[in-house]
Amino acid sequence: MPQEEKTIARDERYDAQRIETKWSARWQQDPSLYAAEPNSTKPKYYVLEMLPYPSGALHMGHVRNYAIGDALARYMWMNGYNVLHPMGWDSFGLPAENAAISNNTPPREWTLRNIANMKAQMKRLGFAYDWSREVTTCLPDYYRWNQWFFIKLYEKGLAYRKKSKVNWCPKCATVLANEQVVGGRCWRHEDTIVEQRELEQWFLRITQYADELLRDLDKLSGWPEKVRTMQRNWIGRSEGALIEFSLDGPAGPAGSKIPVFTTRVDTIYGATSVQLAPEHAIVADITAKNPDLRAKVDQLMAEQRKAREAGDIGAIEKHGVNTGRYAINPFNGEKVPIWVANYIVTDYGTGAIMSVPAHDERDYEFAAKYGIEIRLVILPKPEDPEETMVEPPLPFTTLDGFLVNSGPFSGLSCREALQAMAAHAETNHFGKPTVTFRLKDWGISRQRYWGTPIPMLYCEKDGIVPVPEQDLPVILPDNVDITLTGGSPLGRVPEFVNAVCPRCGGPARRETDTMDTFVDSSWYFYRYTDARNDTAPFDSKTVDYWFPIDQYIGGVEHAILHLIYSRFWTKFMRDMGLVRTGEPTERLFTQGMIIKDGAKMSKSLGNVVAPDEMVERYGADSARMYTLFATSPESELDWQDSGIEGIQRFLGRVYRYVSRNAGVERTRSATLSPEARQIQRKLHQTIKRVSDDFQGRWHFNTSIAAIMELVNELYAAEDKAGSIPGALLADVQRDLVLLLAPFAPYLANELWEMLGQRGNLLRAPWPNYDPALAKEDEIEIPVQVNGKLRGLIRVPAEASKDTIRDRALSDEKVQTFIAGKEVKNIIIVPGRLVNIVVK
RNA sequence: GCGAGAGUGGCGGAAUUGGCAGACGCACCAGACUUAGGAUCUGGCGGGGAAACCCAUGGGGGUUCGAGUCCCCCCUUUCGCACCA
Repeated sequence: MPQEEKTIARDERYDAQRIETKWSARWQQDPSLYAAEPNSTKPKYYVLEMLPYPSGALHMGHVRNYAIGDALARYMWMNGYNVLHPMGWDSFGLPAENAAISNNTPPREWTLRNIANMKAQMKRLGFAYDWSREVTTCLPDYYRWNQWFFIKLYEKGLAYRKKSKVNWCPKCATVLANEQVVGGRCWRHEDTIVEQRELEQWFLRITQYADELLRDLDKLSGWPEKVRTMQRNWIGRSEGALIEFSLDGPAGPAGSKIPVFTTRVDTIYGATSVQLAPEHAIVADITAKNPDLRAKVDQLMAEQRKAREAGDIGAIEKHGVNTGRYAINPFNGEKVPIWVANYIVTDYGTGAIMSVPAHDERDYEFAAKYGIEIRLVILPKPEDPEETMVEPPLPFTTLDGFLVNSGPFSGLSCREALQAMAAHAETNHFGKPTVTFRLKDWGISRQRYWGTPIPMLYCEKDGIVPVPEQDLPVILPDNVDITLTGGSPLGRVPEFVNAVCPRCGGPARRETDTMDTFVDSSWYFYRYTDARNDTAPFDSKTVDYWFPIDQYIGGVEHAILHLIYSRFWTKFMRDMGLVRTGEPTERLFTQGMIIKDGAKMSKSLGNVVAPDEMVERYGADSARMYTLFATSPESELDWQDSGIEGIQRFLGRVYRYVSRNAGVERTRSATLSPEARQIQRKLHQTIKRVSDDFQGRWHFNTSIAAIMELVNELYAAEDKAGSIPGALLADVQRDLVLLLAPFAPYLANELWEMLGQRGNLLRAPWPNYDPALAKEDEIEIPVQVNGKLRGLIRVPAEASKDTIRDRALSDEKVQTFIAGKEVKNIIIVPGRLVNIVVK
């Protein structure tokens, strides 16, 4: 009956589109399917993926990120947890304004349209999000709490306004935070050199938490070491002393004090010059009446700028100019020359150093070049009048040494001297012990339109006045003329700018800068716990239940930016009494990038893989599963279209196997045939491997490989039909579907239904494995002679060492290799191998 | 320059504690089924060799009965930091 055969064949075809559109429609109808339970007695689990910027469409990196989180969320649901798995939109930011300029679409419209599109994509991909908690940062019900927090920060003295040199990206036409400058360039525009501008800006005092941000990194054992190291370096704490040298001769407006920061105050008797950054205020004074010197300093700055543009800041040769002026070392009253040097950075320490050529590599290099005196003040051993001093090779930079030629401090060890000399400076009022950080306060003012308005007013009479809480939110107006020149667009909206001072009732001017979008993402994951609250950013009790985040997943590119800001925000909220924990995230996972043809996917290279296209061609299950199968989640993924085809083939095999055997009766049989026993064993081994991967290292590529092995064995056993009792077959099919559920939810649900199972697959219990059933009855053990494989023996799994030895020695093949030789030793690793050592 | 990671077939990658290197998948080859196949199923697939075997985890050395895995040196590469005083 060929006709009938053909019909069966068609039914057995795996039609991803049919299955996925069917289930997608069903899931839309039940929004509670993935909702976290409000009053649950189950243990909680908060799994979070970094929220996307709504750029227009998802890219494969998103799919990978969310596929990891979704698999975990589904696994935790199946293990009986109350899972919170939310999603939202980091929807303020520049691209919306650029789109407004280039296609005349209002930022709001452009952004909301993108969100609708990307949300539909996420739903089509089958990600299990609790959409009732969706957070959209560009809407007033969210950003009003940014404003509320800002005022709290202001009240606590943690938000302040100051005029300073700031980073300016000409392409963004706005200021950038230090964290947004990467190698002297804009984080969004790799080809754009960041300029320095003098502007008055709002800053958040993140440095107040510098010590704690650093210290608590040690507690974050669930974070990748790499990220912790990056944050440590970024915070850059160093202990040392601040010492005031004084300017010899006439002083200008900058005064006569030159404070220097040093970590090696013990070497100060070896200071033979003071080096200033070209931008140092004293330099301006000294060069004011000296055009020649001014020109040379300007040239230094020009060189620095050029080097920065070339991208090799650290590699440029050291240059300097002798100013002809002198500074006085407060320890010994000595006059040392003042130089201006290109290797002194303005914004670290005080922008000035004492130069000790004998004991610092950079100072040595500089002094050698310009013939500045090199004076030895540290020796490897204490000075001994009986012995002639042996000079160490210079520069001698170790801290394991002893002072010489250092006045009353000679003879002390370096470590003793550090303490003593800093204390000495303090008692004599020319210095003190100091801790310096590389971390600077977070400049959050942006001269852009599409962001949270900073809720501040400027009154001629009362000065800076925060907007009263009951007047929040300060609504971002629509219909604003957006241009990249002429400063903050909001400044051109009189209805927005002109306000009334809440203190005196007189006229006031509204702040027209908006907040950095990293403010939005600094606390959004708290909002998810209580997303519709309109009287507070969130309810603290609810946060207490859900926090900390059990697992946070995202790209490593946020290792500094978002992940340090949000830690700061959490600490601030804790000090406000809003939250209990000082760290938001227990465990952090940073997934690898996706590349294709050896390069990062980019439009200019034309190697972009669009998720929509993959879903259309292969189905969402295949697209998602491929991102998990190609490599381990933390590794870089090399995209290959043929790889996703392989996954589609595999899902087709699963589909055919289950649909072909869906109706089998649950016949029991007292004893299993060896073939059936083997299938049962493989099943339990597979459950173990997949479960272990979820609980341990998250190598889903090996989990999926294990499931593939199981399916391969099922196919191989099909030829021997009838040997597997129906009850076992039914168990195997059910567990196979359960194992697949976190990775290919559409197919899993379809098969779940096909098997006649009722209820939500997400709440079906994850299968258990029985170690006894996973065990082999009889195992094959390799027999080595002198470390080389010479034979294989079959022994019972529980065989004793004696049995194994006897078997190995009597093996025919092995005997040919040991014949006539003296057996020196036999190493037996039960269950693993035998190694016979012969002479 | 400093710090961290990586280097395994034609390709993506397995090998959790040192114990049969190359699981799983792709590509390729052969066969089966078919009017047909870009569907499906079965088999093969690191290199050399007829075979027994030999060689092989970037290169060189070492420890060990036994090393992809541990130690030392070198090479390549990715990422981070880049004069931080």
